[in-house]
Amino acid sequence: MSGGNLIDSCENCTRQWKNFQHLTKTELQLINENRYEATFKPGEIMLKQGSPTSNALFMANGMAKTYIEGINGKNFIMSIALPGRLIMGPGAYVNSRHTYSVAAITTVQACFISFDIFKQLVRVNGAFAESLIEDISAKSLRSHIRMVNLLQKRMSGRLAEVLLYFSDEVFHNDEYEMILSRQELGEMTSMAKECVVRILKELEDSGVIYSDSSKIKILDRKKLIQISEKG
Amino acid sequence: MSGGNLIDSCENCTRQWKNFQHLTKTELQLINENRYEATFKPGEIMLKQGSPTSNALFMANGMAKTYIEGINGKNFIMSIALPGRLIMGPGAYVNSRHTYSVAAITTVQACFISFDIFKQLVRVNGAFAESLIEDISAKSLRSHIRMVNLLQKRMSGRLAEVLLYFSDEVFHNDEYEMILSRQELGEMTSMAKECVVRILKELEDSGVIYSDSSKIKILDRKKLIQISEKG
DNA sequence: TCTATTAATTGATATTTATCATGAACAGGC
DNA sequence: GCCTGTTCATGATAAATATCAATTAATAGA
Repeated sequence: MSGGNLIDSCENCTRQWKNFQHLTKTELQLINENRYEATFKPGEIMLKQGSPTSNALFMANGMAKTYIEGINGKNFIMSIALPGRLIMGPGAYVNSRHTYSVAAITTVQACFISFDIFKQLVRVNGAFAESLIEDISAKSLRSHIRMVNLLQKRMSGRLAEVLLYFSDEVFHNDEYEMILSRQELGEMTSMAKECVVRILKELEDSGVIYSDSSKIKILDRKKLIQISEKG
Repeated sequence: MSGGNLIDSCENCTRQWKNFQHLTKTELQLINENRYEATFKPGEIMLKQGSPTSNALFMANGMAKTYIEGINGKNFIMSIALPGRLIMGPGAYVNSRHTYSVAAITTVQACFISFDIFKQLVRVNGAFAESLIEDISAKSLRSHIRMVNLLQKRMSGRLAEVLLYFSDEVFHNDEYEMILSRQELGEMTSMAKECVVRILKELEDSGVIYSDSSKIKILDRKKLIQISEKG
């Protein structure tokens, strides 16, 4: 993490959070004047679960994992944070503590914005407030779907679902770098790392995907969806 | 479900959603003039997953279960809806479809309020919007905690956690009617009904709780908490 | 009150998943 | 390039959980 602003302004930022479009010029300037840019190296923790929610975080570049630190040091990876997205857990409006941790996977460029200022804008700008509610709701809806996936499917279904998530939501491509380790894939699907290895192999043996330790290619999308849905 | 209003007005309602305190008298009147009261018998479905989110629902009396209808007709019970609470899933602000179903457990009295009107008030009243965000955030935080509980604990831990939930959040008492069937307890803890029976018996045999088919009494709270936390 | 239906319970067994142990492949530091 | 620590991979085994089958208990109607 290093200081100094590389991004010119929020107004001209190509990775601007889309909800900022509801702010007036003055309001956006207020944001811009109170932002702090930071660059994180792969592996570095960007937000720590339990720490005070003094700032909201906006992804400008790179990828990060958002994860809950659970019982006995076991993590649960919720999602991959991408450029243009707001990172703000529910704790911000409940107990002023970060609900989850965020760690950089690649090099990440991000902006911190004082939560007091953010909250103030929510209060005075109805359209902005509504768009925030939409953002929060979308995350919540995702997490509901995720919950059912994780609770009601067997391992192959859970893993298939995550492989499709990377293809559809993260890389928009049937072929992609697997940026998570087997261990981490396990933390995302609630299974042991050995089981991740075995099921990837099964999927490869049955011709549904190609997989080596760092790359995934979806060969038979229809079948992968079927495995994901069947459970 | 029957028509006719039994509750005098929102203003005087003892089960008023606490966030209504942020509305002006006029705004609250608008709500009051556009509400539709309904009484549900035990077992009746109050909201159906997938149906349009034309209304927000407020619990006035009784208890209901909120649950997601998952894969192969398997349900996942998320929580018990109580008097004074707003029932509005994330779908309301995402895809205009109810994210989950709600069914009455006891006789339930509830008010439907047009979502258009509700949304309008959120837009014009910043404090009300903020309080809604707080409400949504609290639900979301709960669901994050729940997720970790369900994913990282073994059966006894998950069941212990739910027994404590009923004691702490629903009945505020160490002794209570178990209003859910064994099947439903399973749907809440992600386990088979037979396993629910067995673990309840284990907990009873070790003197942690008293349990018969319709009643639960927590005898050794400390130990129950320990089981819940240990996983 | 009696009967039909549903829920609760129990034991036996099968399935799923995790853990342990071990070796191979790989990456970074010097 | 070589050492060293980490991740990946694989088989064997153990643990956790679900399913199946069969009874018993509870409950709602007729």
